[in-house]
Amino acid sequence: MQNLKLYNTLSGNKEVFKPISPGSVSMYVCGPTVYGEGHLGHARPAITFDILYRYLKFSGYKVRYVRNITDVGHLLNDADDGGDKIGEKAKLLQLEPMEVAHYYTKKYHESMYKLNVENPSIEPLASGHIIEQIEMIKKIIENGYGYEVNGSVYFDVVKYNETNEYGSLSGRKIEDMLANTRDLEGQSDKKNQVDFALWKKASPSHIMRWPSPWGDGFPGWHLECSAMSCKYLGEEFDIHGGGMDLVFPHHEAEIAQCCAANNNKGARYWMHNNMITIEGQKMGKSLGNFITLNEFFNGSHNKLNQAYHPMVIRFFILQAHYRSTIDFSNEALKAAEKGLLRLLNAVKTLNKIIPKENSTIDVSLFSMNCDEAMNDDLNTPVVLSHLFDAVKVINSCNEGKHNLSVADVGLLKDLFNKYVIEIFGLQSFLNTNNSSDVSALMSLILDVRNQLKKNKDWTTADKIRDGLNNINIEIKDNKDGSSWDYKK
RNA sequence: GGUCGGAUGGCCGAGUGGCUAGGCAGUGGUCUGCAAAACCAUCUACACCGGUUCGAAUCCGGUUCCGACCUCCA
Repeated sequence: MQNLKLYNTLSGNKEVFKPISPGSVSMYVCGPTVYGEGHLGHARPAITFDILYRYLKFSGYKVRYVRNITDVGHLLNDADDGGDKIGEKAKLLQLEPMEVAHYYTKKYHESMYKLNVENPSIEPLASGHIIEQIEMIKKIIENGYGYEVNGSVYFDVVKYNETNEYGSLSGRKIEDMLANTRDLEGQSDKKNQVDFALWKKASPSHIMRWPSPWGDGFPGWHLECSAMSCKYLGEEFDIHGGGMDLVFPHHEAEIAQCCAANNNKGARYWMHNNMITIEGQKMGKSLGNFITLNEFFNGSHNKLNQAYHPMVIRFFILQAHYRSTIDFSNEALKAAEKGLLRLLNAVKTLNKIIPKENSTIDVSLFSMNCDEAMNDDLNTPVVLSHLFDAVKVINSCNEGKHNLSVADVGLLKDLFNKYVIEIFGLQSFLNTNNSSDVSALMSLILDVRNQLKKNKDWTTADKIRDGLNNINIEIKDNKDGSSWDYKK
């Protein structure tokens, strides 16, 4: 575990991971803004950092994992029109903003549960930390990096940059950003185009609002993460994660806020997962080309040929390295489904293998290879490739082409338990024939059918097989008899 | 326009200066009354042009194309 290397956006390199306090890890990941259905893009960071969370825990670390819910409406755009996402949606549906936020939070949780994403240790709501955010703004103002204009408070990026490096995370230079002026939309109160809001005055029509020393308003777009990470993980913590699209300005602003308030950068390791693309373009809420998770689960989107089990989505995401884009297609998803079935079937097969005196094949390297890949910046696709190599071994043993000793069967069981179940969280979704009534019934049916087969009554035997097939039960005729299982 | 990243076989996706991940599909087998499933084996590759090197898909330079961020976004 000392060998775990993680890519740090801050340095642009893979770095050996060393937690601030040995044995425990503090980790913050940007969660969703709950104003719409969760989509595939939400699944990616959730699963990526779920893998990291599980891996760290499996490696013996005590992990405090904080993943926020953004239930405070951020502004739709930079113009001072007071519109926010949750508020707009609430108006549209004639609901309280909190009804909207709560509804989508619930939906998000349901999807995460289906994807077997573990709950974080703390899942703070932005709306529940308005006080902390106000306190942080006060500190920033006290330290001279915030200024108030007309009931709004802005972060003075230019001043901050005099003593700090604004842009160190995203590799931007403030001069370029200042030179790159965009059209001023309406009258802005900001001193400089690069400044960002810490507190926004609420226009009369703005429904999500809280009192503050600067009047009624709502916190700025980047503040909640700084305030909540600081509250639960301290001024300095180990890992901060999120999607790559958040690097700028969101995370850049977070760093600036933390430095301005606490003189501390916050996280040591910044990790960013890449985007999911659809037909080569980013899948995103704002682009309107997203497929919701529920649409995947029930196959209802017109781009989908079929429904995909949540575990297939999970596996699909793990098949690519988290820093690569991953392109959605039915073909790729279908391939993932098949691959996952192969992997999970091998887990089943492994339990049926009868150990022999000696092994005729070397299985000692699998575990080390998987660990190595995992330690190399969570290279899950390579881990999977090693697991599939092991699948080959398992299957050939099952076919009697190789033998495995008791100890080696144990090694493989440990390996699959560790990676497939514990760390990758790939639950078997193969239906198990565990109902004793059904089992008894089925063994009777198979018995009768075998008799028919002996009598060469193929018509009736096939009728039984086809009939069962229609109710999702599959008969498999092997040389040593027949077995059955629910279809996938 | 600025900043950054990418271009791998039919598809998806790893990777590395020499020993050609893996999955899916295809092909050939095994099994079977037939079928399905399953299993085994196996073919296609590194955008283009130069350079460095004994050797480059991997390093360097250039070209083309694509994407991301620069406005909320996972």
